[in-house]
Amino acid sequence: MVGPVCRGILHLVMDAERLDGIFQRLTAAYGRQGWWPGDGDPFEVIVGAILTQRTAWRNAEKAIARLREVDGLSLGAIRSFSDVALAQRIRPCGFFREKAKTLKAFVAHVDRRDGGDLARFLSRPMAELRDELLSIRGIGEETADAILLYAANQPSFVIDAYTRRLFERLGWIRGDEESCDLRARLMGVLPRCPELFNEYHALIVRHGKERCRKVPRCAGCPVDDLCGVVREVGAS
DNA sequence: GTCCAGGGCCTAC
DNA sequence: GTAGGCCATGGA
Repeated sequence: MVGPVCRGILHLVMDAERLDGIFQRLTAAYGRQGWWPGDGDPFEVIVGAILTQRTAWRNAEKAIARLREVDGLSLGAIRSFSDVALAQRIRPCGFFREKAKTLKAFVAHVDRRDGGDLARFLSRPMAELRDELLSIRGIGEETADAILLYAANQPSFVIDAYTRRLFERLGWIRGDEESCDLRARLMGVLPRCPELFNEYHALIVRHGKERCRKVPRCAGCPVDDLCGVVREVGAS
């Protein structure tokens, strides 16, 4: 539940200028991240988005490499694996039984909706595609938004634990807001540009990994001097 | 041994 | 509606 005070802070401080300021600071500190899509194919991006759920990317990469070893990075390959064989293939990423089910469910959904034509499936308007993705068991808001942004190249801002933590440290949010509210606010303020959302989210993750694992603040980080300042303004 | 990583689902209350 | 439990490996 989002309280009136929190909504007020969100509305007060999360403007385009402040968001751009954070983006510039993170870019200056960490450089261009250049996440997906890059040269990756959309299905591989989708597999990565699912396998990295609550998992270090390093471990998701191991699971992807194990799939690649057996040409397992296609809808057809996922379709042909048994549930058990697929789960064993992706074991290094953890939660492997659940994630195997999710991969299977995704492929089954594309088969049912578009006869296995992934490009057609991903070409839907953003809101419609998001609803389609959220209807698949194992795909929640963060994974759906990551797929929209990094596989379908649509301007959907990804709200994850790092995003939440950064804005909480800045004092812009309380931390327990609904992801959809935070996403709506960001998307209402920022230019709807997939490249911007892609790089912004990548920078937030890089920042979160590099430093600032804890709320409320960490010394010497690129946005340290901004932390907590706005919360005091918003609360007064 | 403990903690955490680019979540999401289910159940009990 | 929401808090808590569960899924699980691997590295620091």
